[in-house]
Amino acid sequence: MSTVRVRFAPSPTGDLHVGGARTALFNWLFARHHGGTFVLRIEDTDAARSTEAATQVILDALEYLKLDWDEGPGKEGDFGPYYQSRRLDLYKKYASELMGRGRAYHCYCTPEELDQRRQEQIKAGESTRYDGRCRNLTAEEKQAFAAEGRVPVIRFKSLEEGATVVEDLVRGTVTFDNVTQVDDFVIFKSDGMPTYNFAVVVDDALMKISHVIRGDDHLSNTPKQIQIYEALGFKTPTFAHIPMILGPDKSLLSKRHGATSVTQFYDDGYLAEAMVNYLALLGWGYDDSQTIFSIPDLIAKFSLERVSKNPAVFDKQKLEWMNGVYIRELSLEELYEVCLPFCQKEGLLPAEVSPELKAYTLKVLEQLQSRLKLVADVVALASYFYIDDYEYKPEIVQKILTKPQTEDILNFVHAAVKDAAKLDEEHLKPQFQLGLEKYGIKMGDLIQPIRVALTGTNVSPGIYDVLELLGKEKVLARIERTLDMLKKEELL
RNA sequence: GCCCCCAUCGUCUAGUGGCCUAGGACAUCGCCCUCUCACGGCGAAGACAGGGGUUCAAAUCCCCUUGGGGGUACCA
Repeated sequence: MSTVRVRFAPSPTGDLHVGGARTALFNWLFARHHGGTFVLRIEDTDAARSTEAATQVILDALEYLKLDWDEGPGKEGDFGPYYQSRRLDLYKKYASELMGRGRAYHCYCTPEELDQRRQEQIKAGESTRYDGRCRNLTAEEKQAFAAEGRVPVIRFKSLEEGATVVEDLVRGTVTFDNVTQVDDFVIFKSDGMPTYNFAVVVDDALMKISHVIRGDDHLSNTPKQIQIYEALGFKTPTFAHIPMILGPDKSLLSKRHGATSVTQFYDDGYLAEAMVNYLALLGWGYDDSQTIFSIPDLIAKFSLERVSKNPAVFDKQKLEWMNGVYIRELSLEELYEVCLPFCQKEGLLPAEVSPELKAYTLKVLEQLQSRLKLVADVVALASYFYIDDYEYKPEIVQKILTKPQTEDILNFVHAAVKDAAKLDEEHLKPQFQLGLEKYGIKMGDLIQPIRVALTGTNVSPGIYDVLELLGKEKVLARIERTLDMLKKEELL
């Protein structure tokens, strides 16, 4: 019987970032490994930046990655609501409890005043912290401030001595000096909303979260939160701060490094299994020889003990390679299913695919499978199998179809194909070999022109496979079309 | 400025005092396969940031320096 309860708590201010996805994944893996509960909580207390659309984007992204939550939006449990914006009463209740216990107070300092004092502290070489001047305001002083039109915030009265220790599952013991590192931070903003550091504690405590697994960037905030837990008499959860994900230049991964949103990866045709496998390896490793992990395997082997301490650079090339690995593992039927939307979107396949067309597509995909890195690549690689007025790549035509014997070779192949009983290697190769002797060329000199004639480019599956798939009628027509084009362009 | 975290090939990492002349994967390069491109196979190159300790023995423990990252908000 497990009491593991973890949560992923994104704030809906934009797309789900791969860093967030990795955090969600580690939480999910930890929960699944221990047979615990994975909670999804939406941290939308920043009314100015949070949107409902962004929430949906995050939900969709998690669904794509198949990270299902046990409690959260659409899955009400015993600890809801799961949107912070709907938990205001709770935050107010605990804030006033803190006030009652003398552990919180109203502060009337303005942002400008605060900022000025901060600058002075920096100049003096001190650590920046609230100086506590509103700690013991009299009723008269408060009234005077209110009369000036100042709207107070609520600050937490932090400990004035000692140290706060974070016992972290991946970092070990981290000690923070209370005097210089934990100041009287704001727990309720003047707009009546709680701050992150306060809401997160109330929520995690009330939702009975046992392990807080989150990004390294939260480590510095942890002592503040621990003091809240203790002031409120809550049991502190176990913490695990996982390393950040960086861009190639070692700075925090962000949009300027290219695609970073999960939605973008989905649109580019990354398989969920590949994304999950790759993300799992960013900051976690099992042993020296394994890089490909199925999801059940990941669940079985994942542990926080093996989470790395150092930040990881996001290597898109490795992700692409891995995606290729997963594409190659797909059955043809599965490959067809994932490729279908991309082909339909680009007009290669109609909304309703006939059984004949599907059978043809299955054969095309069989040839393309080892050549795909992204599912989206299928459109570019398969187009000439579906489009008869494919374009010729000028530089390729120039390079391959302008040799003196081109016309003869194409005519020769045209004749050979026309007479062939079947367009496969067995029937065609002997014929082609005759051409080799006749023109004094090598197989490549014969095949490359055919390839360009049939596909418009110099890269394709094996030529006999292309010939067979296209069929006699199209092959003949395409050779004729190419000859016409060459004459028209005066390249012969 | 102050505080915290981190430090093995270009990248992700294995390594928890002797098994390390440091292993794997991606990327790179070469060869093989071959009609092109992939796939696949074989091989090469490539790292313990620097300096002090501790120890018979250090990539592994301690300290300093350097470098990188994060926090320091009425953002989360």
